[in-house]
Amino acid sequence: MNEREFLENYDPRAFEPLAVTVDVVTLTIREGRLKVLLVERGEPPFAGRRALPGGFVRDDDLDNAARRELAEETGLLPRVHLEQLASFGDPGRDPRMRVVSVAYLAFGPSLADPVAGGDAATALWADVDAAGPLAFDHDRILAAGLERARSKLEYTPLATAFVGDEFTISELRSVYAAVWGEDLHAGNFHRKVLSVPGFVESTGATTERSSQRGGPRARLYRAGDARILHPALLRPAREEEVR
Amino acid sequence: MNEREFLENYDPRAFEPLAVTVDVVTLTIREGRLKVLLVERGEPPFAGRRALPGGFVRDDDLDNAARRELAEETGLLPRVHLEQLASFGDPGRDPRMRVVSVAYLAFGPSLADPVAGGDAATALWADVDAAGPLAFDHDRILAAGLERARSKLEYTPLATAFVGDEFTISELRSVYAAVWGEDLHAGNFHRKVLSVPGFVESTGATTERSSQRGGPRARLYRAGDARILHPALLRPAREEEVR
DNA sequence: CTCAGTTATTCTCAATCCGAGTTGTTCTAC
DNA sequence: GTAGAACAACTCGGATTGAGAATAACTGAG
Repeated sequence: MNEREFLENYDPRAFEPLAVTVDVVTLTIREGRLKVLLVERGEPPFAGRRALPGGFVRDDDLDNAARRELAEETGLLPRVHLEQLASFGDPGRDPRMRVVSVAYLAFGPSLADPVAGGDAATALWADVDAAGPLAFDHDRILAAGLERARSKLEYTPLATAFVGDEFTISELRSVYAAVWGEDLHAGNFHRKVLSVPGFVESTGATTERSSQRGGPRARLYRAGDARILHPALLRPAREEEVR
Repeated sequence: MNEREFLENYDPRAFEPLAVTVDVVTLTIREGRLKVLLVERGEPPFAGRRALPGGFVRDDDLDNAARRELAEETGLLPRVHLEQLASFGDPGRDPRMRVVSVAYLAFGPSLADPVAGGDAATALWADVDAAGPLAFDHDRILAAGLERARSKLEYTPLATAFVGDEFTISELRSVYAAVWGEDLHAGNFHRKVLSVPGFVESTGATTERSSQRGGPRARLYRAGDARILHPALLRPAREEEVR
């Protein structure tokens, strides 16, 4: 049997049916806190429960499926950075059938309120600390997304995806503070950001008004062309995470 | 319709058939060079072509499916470190049907020659530089696996998965040299490995005979309890990789 | 207007880390 | 024995880092 004959005789329905979904962990910063985009499911299974936006993969590739779900269920899309996170396929994670979910991670600057659509009854930004318990195994997926985001802040310019086109060093620092959950030394952060090649570049301009409670006008920067930060901006290692 | 009624009426065959496979990038070091485990496919599609070992996911979870494929097609298993790499699901990546592949990454110390089985006509260790062109989109998966491995050497004790239970600092250094493709300064590497908490711990013993061409007996170490290396063991940044 | 409070930015200083090279020692091959 | 090789330890100068402080620009209250 040659390749052509093999393909003509191949029966794609020979195996147990199995579905593939994409689920998206979308992170942004609002009110100085890290938020995740959730939907409240309108239909079974887990009707009424919060969940990550997601849905079944149809004809397009995985990246596009993730993009489509984000748009359909929440009305968001512009200027989000999207990357694959991991896949989850334990039998029994979906009561309907065997479902393998390819999770995606998305980041965006503070955006408009999401608009529900598709399967979602409502869509909302939830504090990452108070998100769960979520439907399916989405708590686990969210945890993986958070860890990935925290880690990628260290060695990539990902933080610039959380702010607008032009931003101050302080805004950038508040991204790190929100995602890592700890304050950073303002002076050292400033020195470090400017010393890493390609992280940010100056626009020459400054903010119009200074921030809420006084202080000089801050200089504005935009994202540079670096894809990785070298040397990295390491978060202080917590002893308990090392072992 | 409540949850129970919904599930009773749910038709798992309503969607286009779609398969999930696992493919495994297995890396080891032989003859001082980084090798990847490949099979020569015995059946269409891509009969006769080299490919990553893999196969369809059946009842078990993804991790176990990867473990099973590695065992079935190559006879390998003991003491391999296994972790999920990424998923690949472009339409058309498999001529038979829509297939989403969950790729895994495995590391092991230099092992016996693999034994073919299952779909594989033969199994072999190939130099990572001379592996392709592979079947399906496996070149791309292999590239992703290599980049992940190179990166994880920096901030995890992954290198210890490539050597035996007891090893010398030199053996560990040759792992880094093989995976990164560049030699490291022996003295600095030695200092660094011993200074990172939890990377290695001394056994007190030394090698019986010294290495091939002379030199004193080297002290033996085993893997420590650290899960991440802090400070990390950074490879020298190449300018072209930064932008 | 003045002052206290806040913020952006720069500077200082000591501790640490890192790359590169050197030294002393132990072993094998010849 | 001697040369060559490899392990282990040390040195030294430069770069990076954490912590704190100094300087300057701005806001809002009185």
